[in-house]
Amino acid sequence: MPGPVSYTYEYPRPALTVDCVVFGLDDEDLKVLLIRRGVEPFAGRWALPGGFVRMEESLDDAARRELDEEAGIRPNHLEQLYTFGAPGRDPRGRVVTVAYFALVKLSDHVPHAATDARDAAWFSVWDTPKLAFDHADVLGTALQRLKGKVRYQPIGFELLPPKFTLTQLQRLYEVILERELDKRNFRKKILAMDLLEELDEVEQDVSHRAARLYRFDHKKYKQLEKAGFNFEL
Amino acid sequence: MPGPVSYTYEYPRPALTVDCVVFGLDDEDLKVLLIRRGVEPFAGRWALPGGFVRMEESLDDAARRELDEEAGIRPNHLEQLYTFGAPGRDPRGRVVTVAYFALVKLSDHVPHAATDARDAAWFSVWDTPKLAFDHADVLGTALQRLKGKVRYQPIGFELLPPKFTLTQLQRLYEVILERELDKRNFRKKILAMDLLEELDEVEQDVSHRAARLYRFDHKKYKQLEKAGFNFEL
DNA sequence: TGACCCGGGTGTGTTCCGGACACTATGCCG
DNA sequence: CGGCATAGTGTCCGGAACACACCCGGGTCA
Repeated sequence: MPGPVSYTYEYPRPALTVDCVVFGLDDEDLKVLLIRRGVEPFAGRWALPGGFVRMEESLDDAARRELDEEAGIRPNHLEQLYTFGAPGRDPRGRVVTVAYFALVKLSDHVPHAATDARDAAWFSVWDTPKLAFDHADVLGTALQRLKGKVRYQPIGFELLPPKFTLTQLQRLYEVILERELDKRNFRKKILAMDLLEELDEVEQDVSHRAARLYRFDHKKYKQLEKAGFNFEL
Repeated sequence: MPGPVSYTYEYPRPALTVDCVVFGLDDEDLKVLLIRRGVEPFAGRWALPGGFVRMEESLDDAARRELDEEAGIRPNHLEQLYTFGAPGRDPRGRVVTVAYFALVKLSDHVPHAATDARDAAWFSVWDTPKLAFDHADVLGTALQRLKGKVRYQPIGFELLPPKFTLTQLQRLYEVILERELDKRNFRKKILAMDLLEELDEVEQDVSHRAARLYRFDHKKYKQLEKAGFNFEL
């Protein structure tokens, strides 16, 4: 909490921020968390959660702190995405932002809004309002990354509840990859990896035959990974 | 060239730099460009080329400018790698660096050294001296990225002379991926993509049967890429 | 209460692709 | 003119991808 002090340097420095693209999965739709800006510039516009990096914290810590402060979110999966630094991307002057990308289980964050003064909401990634700054670019980059990464690393599970059906899992991949997958082959492949624990439970409250529930076995994955195993599709 | 002026801000700001990992391919070995530091901290140590970002230039421009200034290099392929910002990574204070990764044809930069006052040299990536700052981490990250990327995008060609033999190309992949490939399968695959132009020339000055030369067809690749084609292995 | 509707879950045949594998061709050199 | 070093080439096999067809289980509703 610096008071009316100031900081002086021999050469000019850009301001440094972090911005987070947080994805969640609502049945059938991929969502992104946006926050409505309360102050200029772009007051009233929707934007990615983010803010200034403090001098004593790492970039990852800054991203986690901002997410917690602005939306009460503590994601399991958080990774650096890309750094955006075009002069002119912020009307206040030179601001460079390190973008992060996070995956959360929507079920954990349903009553999300208004964790602090601002309002926050989930939007379909295919249908967002006009975003502040260059945040549309950031979102596009994040989508690309997600699409590329989901096939080679088991990060999709971070978007699902702990117990899920194979159909839910398949839909997740179909939504992210934007193409349909063959049910038979999808099941064969994913089960062959032996990373899913088959539970003695079925889904509830459905008006048709209930599907079996599975759980992702993180421990087993860590083991296999060390042994040189590569997750794929 | 600011004179004795100074710049004052209400909140403290990290300094922002770029650092570049430049790869080149010497017959049989993957090389990285290093520069010997002339000033503290780490005076005398080898480090990645880089420097401070200016207020009016983009991050990419900063990377290109530093490469040109410090080593006279203008790479064809340059992409952002990762941003390193751990507090304490620079003994002078908080310095955040945006790392870039570049590929050049070594043949274009053989008489590299001493383009300005400092000395620059190519080192085998498997056998570098102790590096300044956290540059060993940066190099490691760059190697991982190169390894991952070379299989899905035809960037390897940036490391070879314009005309090359299939054996050279195969060696390139073997060096980067750190494993041997089958000659027949490799040729079958790469030729099946129809991205190589077969020339009516053979290599010169070899004491055995001369191999045919090929050229990578950038135009054709752009076309196929738009049509949804995916380069792989 | 039983027919039907809706997705869940499995089997099978065909095709396609990637990996394993070894010999002949060519040109320089001594 | 024989040896050597690298260039260049085709086939076979097994597993994965794909397409199609079928039964299952439970809820709904007439």
